[in-house]
Amino acid sequence: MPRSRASLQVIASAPTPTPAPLAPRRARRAAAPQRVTAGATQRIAEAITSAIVERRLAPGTKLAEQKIADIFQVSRTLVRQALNQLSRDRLVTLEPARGAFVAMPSVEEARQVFEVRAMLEAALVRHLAARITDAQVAQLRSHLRDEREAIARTDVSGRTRLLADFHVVLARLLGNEVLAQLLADLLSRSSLISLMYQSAHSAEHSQQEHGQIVEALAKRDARAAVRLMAQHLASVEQNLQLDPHTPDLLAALRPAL
Amino acid sequence: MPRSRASLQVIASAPTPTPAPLAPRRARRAAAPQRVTAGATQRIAEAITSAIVERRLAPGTKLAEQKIADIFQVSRTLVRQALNQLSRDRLVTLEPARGAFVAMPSVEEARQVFEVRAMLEAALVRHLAARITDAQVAQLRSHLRDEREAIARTDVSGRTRLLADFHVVLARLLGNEVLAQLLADLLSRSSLISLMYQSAHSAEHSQQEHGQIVEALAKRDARAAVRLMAQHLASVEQNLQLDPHTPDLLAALRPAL
DNA sequence: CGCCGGCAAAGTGTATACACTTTGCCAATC
DNA sequence: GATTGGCAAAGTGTATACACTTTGCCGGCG
Repeated sequence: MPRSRASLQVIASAPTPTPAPLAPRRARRAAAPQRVTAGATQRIAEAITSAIVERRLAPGTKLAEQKIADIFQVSRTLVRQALNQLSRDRLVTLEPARGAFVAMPSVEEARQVFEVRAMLEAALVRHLAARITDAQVAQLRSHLRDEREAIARTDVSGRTRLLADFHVVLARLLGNEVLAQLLADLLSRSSLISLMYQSAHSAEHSQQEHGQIVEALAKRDARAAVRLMAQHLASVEQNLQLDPHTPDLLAALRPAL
Repeated sequence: MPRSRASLQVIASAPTPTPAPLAPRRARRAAAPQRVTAGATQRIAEAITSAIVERRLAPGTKLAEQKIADIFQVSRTLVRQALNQLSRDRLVTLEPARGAFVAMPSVEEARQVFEVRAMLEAALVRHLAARITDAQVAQLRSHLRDEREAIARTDVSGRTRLLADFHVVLARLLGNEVLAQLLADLLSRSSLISLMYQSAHSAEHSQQEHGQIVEALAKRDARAAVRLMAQHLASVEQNLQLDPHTPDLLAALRPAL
């Protein structure tokens, strides 16, 4: 078989600081990459994702294709591709012939996402406690340091990202990219959820729980790590305002019918 | 509720003699209802999925957009959308400016997929053992019966589908649609993997292991159910011919350099 | 006065056009 | 005779055109 591909590289983290291959028109025979080509769709998807996670776009907001296309100075084609991708990540909802909207995850969906995360992440730390190396523990401690610094300088979007990344970093340490990507998806959904239901969970609290998990891992104490992770996730979930919001409208109107 | 994804459930759909389910779509003033509108992309994605899972398309096969478009009598636009979806499911890989190919999961990816499945499904049966109702046990037994019948009448594609669906049915019983869809994705990847690495695992063997898991669930024996599920997945994985295939080309050529 | 029916603007769904890349092939060259 | 350079066919990447749906609005009709 002629060409063997690298199994699956990191699609997630490609910040693309300089988006400008933007090559000279025809380099005669050199490998001149087409204008920007690869990643134009990606760039749009990431911009929208950032806007959603950093709550510059509220849940339910309509995402009209032409408007977005004008903003990015591309055609609707690329915007549609980006919106399709985001809909598969459940960050936007596509309503046939009506358009794309920033997703509004239901209370039930929130519950399910956290349940799956609990399943996966409990198993994750259990496996990790058995295999983790000292160098990896040091890597985690370094990440914890970054978290604390972002909190200290009240860098809201940075700290949100780092607190979520902690869980992906754990997955990467297991050497399982499939798991890491699954978890990354669940975490972006979790971000939207905690944004929608006004999480009362403080960043400091999360950070401390992360620290406890790392300490348990450093001692190779699998049981403690699993317990602490379960508590952490339960704590995050229970600090969501899941009750008062969504269902009340439906419930309140039902007696009137 | 989010719309359902193209995992591997509708394998039944074949040549589609009549292209249109064509629902009675709000005939307010619509004289000529548009083609089929919703689901054209979906139809193509499902057809390709079926073709891959039923091994009518071998891993590595090029999927040229125009050829597929001709077959389905649509434009490349819809085919591209379908291929994009499938690439997110990891059933096809997209190589920039070169086209789409049926995925060839690496040995490492196979290992990772099974590791994640083991994590998820162990937790799944543990939770399920605590909550399952008698009616649900009956539902599982009914599914087992279907499996046996498909095996008995040597219905290869039906039995493949049913053996995979067993795991999705378990997830649905938990009432967690997020989990069910995650698992459905992992199962379609597993199908491609076991197809690529010539699984020696017999359908009968899998079926019997399913039966044992259901019996453990019926007794609400969580520990037994977890152990049996872990054994089942390990058994499936170990019957793959993971060693002799992929790495040998690379390894064989290395000494020559 | 309110409701039904139908325009018109806005927006999505699909097809098509066109630019650029890849790739195989053939001729000219050494 | 093998290799290099350069077409030409095939195919992907993006933009644009057009058809149809949705939706708000206005006037006729009860």
